[in-house]
Amino acid sequence: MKIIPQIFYQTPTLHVTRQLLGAIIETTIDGQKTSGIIVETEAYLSENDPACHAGRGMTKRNAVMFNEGGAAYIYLIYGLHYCFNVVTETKGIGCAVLVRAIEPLQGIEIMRQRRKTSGLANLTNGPGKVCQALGINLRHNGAALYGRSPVTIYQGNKLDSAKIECDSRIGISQGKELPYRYFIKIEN
DNA sequence: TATTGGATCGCC
DNA sequence: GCGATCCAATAG
Repeated sequence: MKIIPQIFYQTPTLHVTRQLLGAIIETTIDGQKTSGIIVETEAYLSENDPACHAGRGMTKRNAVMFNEGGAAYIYLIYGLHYCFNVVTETKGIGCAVLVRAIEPLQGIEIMRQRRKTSGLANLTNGPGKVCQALGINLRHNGAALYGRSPVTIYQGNKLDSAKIECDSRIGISQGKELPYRYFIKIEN
């Protein structure tokens, strides 16, 4: 498998959001390898996007959003869940892509243990669940995704563009009308 | 300085 | 529908 190079993350954010569908995210934590295919993403833009953390300047929490594209931006939401994002654009911009859901590939038993569930359907179908299953936490904030790192993203198989849908984002109160959520359509 | 709401999840 | 309970924006 080929690691996605850093230059990819510096292409326009909505392009990255769309192109990350089908890519493979893999973590190696305490010698345990887990991975999955990215099936749902959301863009958060620095311009004209009231839901973006970076929209009103840098804080301690969002500082890595202003790094060069290709870094992991991880934050704690509601005091108890982590969200995993990929930083995009060039240094100082402040855009990112949230990974909302993956389809489990490797290490499914490890993911079940981390998630404390025996199910498969509810293993990685939400941003907090993805982080818990992959073992991602604040230690990985700022990590490079294109090199030797506990979190790496690989190119996936090419997707049929007819299978990709786009609509409004989930769980936000501002910027609801923006069509920045991309996902792979479920087959009948 | 105190309060409120948030890119969520699991259980009631 | 509600509670868990950290971070940061607002004075709700």
